[in-house]
Parts: sequence; C-alpha cells; structure tokens
Amino acid sequence: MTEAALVAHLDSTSATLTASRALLGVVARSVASALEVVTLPQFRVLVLLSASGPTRVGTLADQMTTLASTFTRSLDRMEVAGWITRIPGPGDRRAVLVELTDKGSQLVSDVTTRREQEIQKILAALSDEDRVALVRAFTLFATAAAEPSVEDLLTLGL
Amino acid sequence: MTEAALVAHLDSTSATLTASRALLGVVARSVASALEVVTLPQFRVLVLLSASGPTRVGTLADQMTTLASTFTRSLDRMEVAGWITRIPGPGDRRAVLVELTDKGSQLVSDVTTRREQEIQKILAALSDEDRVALVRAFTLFATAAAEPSVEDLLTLGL
DNA sequence: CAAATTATTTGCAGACATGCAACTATTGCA
DNA sequence: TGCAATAGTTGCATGTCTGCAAATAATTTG
Repeated sequence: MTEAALVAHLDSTSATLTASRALLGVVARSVASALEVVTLPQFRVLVLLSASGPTRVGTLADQMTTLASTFTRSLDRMEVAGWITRIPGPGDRRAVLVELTDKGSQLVSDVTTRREQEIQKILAALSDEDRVALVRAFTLFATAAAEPSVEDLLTLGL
Repeated sequence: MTEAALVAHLDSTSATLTASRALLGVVARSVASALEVVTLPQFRVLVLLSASGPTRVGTLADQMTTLASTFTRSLDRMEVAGWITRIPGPGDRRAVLVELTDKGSQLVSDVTTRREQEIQKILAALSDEDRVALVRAFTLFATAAAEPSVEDLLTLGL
C-alpha cells in the first residue's frame, strides 16, 4: 500500500467511526422514549415479535439468549403491562405463542417512525447530488459489511 | 419537491436505514464482549471516564441521569471489580474523583480497537476510489446529523 | 463564628433480570 | 400402553439499578 493509500485508509476508518456515532445518536434518540416505558430486554422482545410475528416462548428465549425461566417471568410482566399476549400454540398444546398487542405493536412502530423521520430530516439538508453520493456510499458499505446477525443488533436493542 | 425528488428522498432514507443496520452491527459486536463483564450502565460510566478523565461522583451521576445514591452503590461494585478507583478530590475535600484503573481503561480501548479493526476490514474490500467517495459521504452525513449529545450516545451505551 | 449549602454516603424498599432445580402438561417413540 | 423427551411454568436465591429520606463531612455565606 502506498503512503497516500494508507492515509486514505485511516482517514476512511475515522470517517466511518464518526458516521457510526452520528447514526447511533439517531438510533438512541428514537429508542429513548420507548425506554421510559419498557426495559431494554423487553423492547428487544417487542422488536423480535414485530419482525417475526407470533413466536413460541422457547424460540424467543433462545433469540434473547436467556433461560426459559427468566423469560417466562419477563413475559408475565410484559403481559400485565399490556405489551404482549400469550395465545395457545397451534398443533402442539404444550407450546405457547407470544403475540404483540396493538399497544406493543404501536410502541415499536413509533420508534421506527421517529427514526425514519429523523433520517429524512438529515437527508433533507443535503443537495440532491450529495444525497445520491450518500446512497451509493452507504450501499457500498452495507454490501462490504457482512449482514449483521439478529443477535448483534439485539445487543443494542434494535 | 418534484415527484422524482420525493422518490429519491425515500430511496435514500431506506438506503441509509439499511447501511445503518450494518454499521450498528459493527458497533454492537464491538460492545458485546464488554457486556459480558460489566453491565450496560457500568460500561457507560467507563466510556464517560475514558472521554473525560477523572471526574467527580456528582458530575458522573448527573451525566448518567441517576440519583447520587444509586450511583454511589454502582461505583462500589465497580471499584470492587477493579474497573475504577476513588481518589480524594483536589481542593474540595468533600468531593471524590472517580478514575479509570488500567483494567477499566483497557476494557474501553478493547472495544474501540475491535470496532476500528472491523471497520478497516470492511473498508479494505473497497477500491481506493470508492473509499474516497465513502469518506466524503460519511462526513457529509455526520455533519448534516446534529452532533449526537452525550446523553443520546449513552442511551445505548456508547 | 453559626447557619445554610454542597458532596457523598448509608438505610430502607421495590422492580427487573439471571441461574439452577423441580414440577406439570403434553408429545412421541418403543 | 408406558416411558423418555419436550414446552413452559414456578420456587428459591442473588445481583444490579432505581428512588426517597436521612446522615456525615466539608465548605460557603451571612
């Protein structure tokens, strides 16, 4: 690698770090309001349900990397609070499906909406030309990066 | 806004959201290992200390938006675990400064290092030309996004 | 100098998550 | 049919965070 290329390399790393911080700010702000009414682990459950629809207790517990016993009790609290409901599993009568209530669904979509709105506001500050360049750059990056796993994203609550 | 511009706008939002997921995956993976040895609130404290150096108990408590009483006890645990030390405040003998131990400092820098390494690996897959475009685009984005506040970043632990 | 203020800690109480072990209900296999 | 495996819940114990009120020590103000 030439020296110029090396410098560009370091430069791009730092620019990426900065962008990641800006992005985290957006994410954090969008989630903040939800975290006033549910805990982070609970919000993660809501996000999983929002993405996958009604899911077995055990499956969710696995995805959350918690013991079933822990998870059952967390579900108890979430059910009392009205974020989810338990419905009998189809076929296997041992299984229990967890389903988002309207209220739970709303909470997740509020967060998503807020996030999208803020990103649009940011993008609105750019010229059409810059916006095109940005889309290309983000796409390049996303392509080069491995698709993040569910667990990875859940670490941060989304 | 013309219809075409509107479409481009929505398009860039979705591209940004997609890339943000990749970027967040990187951040999440970098933090994950730390969260095996400290809690999220504790890691936030370490990050604050890492950024600002020795800081008063009260100042930290404010930044963490927790009561001093809660915070004192959290510090107790962190001190026992060896992440921080308390040193007498200079001048005011009521004050107590919190300072990172080498161990605590190391934990934070491990996370940072891991994140930088992964970003570099991703960027290495790009051509020099693309990398330059990316630096410019990410910088644009970070600039257009308001600088995330300390509280915003702390919401998610960094 | 005495009184009010400030910085931190401690007492007390509650909510949530975690882990291990035991228990119930239901399935599936021999 | 009978017994092992599976899905989920419950008992019990612990660790962490959170909040309010009161205590302690040191500083500042009148």
